Amino acid sequence: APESPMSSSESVKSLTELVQQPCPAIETSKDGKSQESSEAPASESQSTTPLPLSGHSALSIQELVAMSPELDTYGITKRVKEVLTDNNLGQRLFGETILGLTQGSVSDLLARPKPWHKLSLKGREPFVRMQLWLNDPNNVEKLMDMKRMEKKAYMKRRHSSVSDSQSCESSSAGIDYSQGASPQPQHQLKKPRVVLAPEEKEALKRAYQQKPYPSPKTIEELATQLNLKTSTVINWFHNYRSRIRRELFIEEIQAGSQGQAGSSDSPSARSSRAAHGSEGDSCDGVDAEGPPDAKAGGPEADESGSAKSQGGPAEPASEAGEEEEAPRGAACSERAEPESLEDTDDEGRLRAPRQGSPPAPQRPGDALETLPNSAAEGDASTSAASASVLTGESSYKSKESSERISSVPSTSSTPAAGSQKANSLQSLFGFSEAASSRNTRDSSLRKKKAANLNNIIHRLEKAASREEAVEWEF
DNA sequence: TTAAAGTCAATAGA
DNA sequence: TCTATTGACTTTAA
Repeated sequence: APESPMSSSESVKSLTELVQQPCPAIETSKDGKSQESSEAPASESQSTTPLPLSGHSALSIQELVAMSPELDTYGITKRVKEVLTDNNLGQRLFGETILGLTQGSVSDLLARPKPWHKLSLKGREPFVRMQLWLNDPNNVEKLMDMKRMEKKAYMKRRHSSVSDSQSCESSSAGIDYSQGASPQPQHQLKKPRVVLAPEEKEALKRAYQQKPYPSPKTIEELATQLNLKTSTVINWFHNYRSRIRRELFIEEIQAGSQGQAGSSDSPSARSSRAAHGSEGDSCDGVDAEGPPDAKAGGPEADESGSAKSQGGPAEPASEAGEEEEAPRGAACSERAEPESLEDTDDEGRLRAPRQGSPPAPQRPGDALETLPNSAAEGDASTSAASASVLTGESSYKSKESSERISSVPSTSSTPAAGSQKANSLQSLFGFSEAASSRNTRDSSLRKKKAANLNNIIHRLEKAASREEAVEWEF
């Protein structure tokens, strides 16, 4: 551990200690999301004190993050999962006390960690916290203590019914969970969560395969046909894109590690695989670098030709009209039902929005877009464009995400720039770099892709390096 | 403005 | 009760 003298190491040291404390506060945030926002902007200077810890000099976690050397996110999450599992510690507890995140976020993070170089400063924070936590020899004990305290508090509360909660909270942990009984003004303020029916998801996925970045018009049509709010469709695309992207990261990692040593392990492996079942192919549609016309070499299957655009309707040049592909000669226009759809959907639904379908909870805003259109005009433009979108089965499989490419470099290459600091920090983070060496191997996989996407690779690499530079500039 | 990144929080499942 | 999933929202970046 002792290697780089440097003054920085000292400050770092103190920081480590800080982190080792069960940092109380993180949790209190529940009511004041402000907390986060306050730290975020901080950017550089020592400004904020993210963690209310005991008033200290110390650097903020952001600073630590900024100085942190490249971390093996996959390895870190793997270890964290092991520790938590082995000690029977839950994600909620861990997330709230150590990371300052909710259970769902922790679950997601642990299951699908993104490679370090793809993370923003903010996104790296949890990993730095995890690493620091892993380095803390008493980490488990501390969490256990928290757990005990929580339990105690809970019991107490239960017995004392109305007791003034605050007293307990303030004590150490600051975690308030259990206050479920809180009075919350809740009335009807909350809008019910939208739950998309399986058929709706299928339709959206198909649409995604046709066009990962649908035009507003297409979105509008989809929304109309599925009887969803436009915003829901938009959100769905945003979420789906980013989630697909993450799946790819995982695959990439897995592929790499596997090829390399057969260290199958990976718990997440199954998960990603599983996910694939349904959307596997859909992934192809991703393309990192998105917005920019994703011209990626050939993927996209050219939207030029084919376009059996139905005769009609318009569909300005924009895009809606041309997607589909081609395979089957059948004019897929609706019904055709390419293979995949077989049972899943009933096209009928599309045309006639499921009104009373069970699953969907009443969405408040329905009123607005439900155009009665379906028939006449609906048919014309709408169905034309979206019909194909909804029914079609895309086929461009070659599409590759460039992400993987960029993810590869993860290995070494620590920017020369902050290297000094980085060095001194290595001890702090206890580097687990061994792991990082793996990835380089997905060669075969990469090769194929590289062949098709050379240009993209270049662009991405460039971008990647640029990114790092910026970060380290700090 | 748009897309991406990061999260929250509801809820489905085990 | 715990974890996984996912629609929505917020922040950040281009």
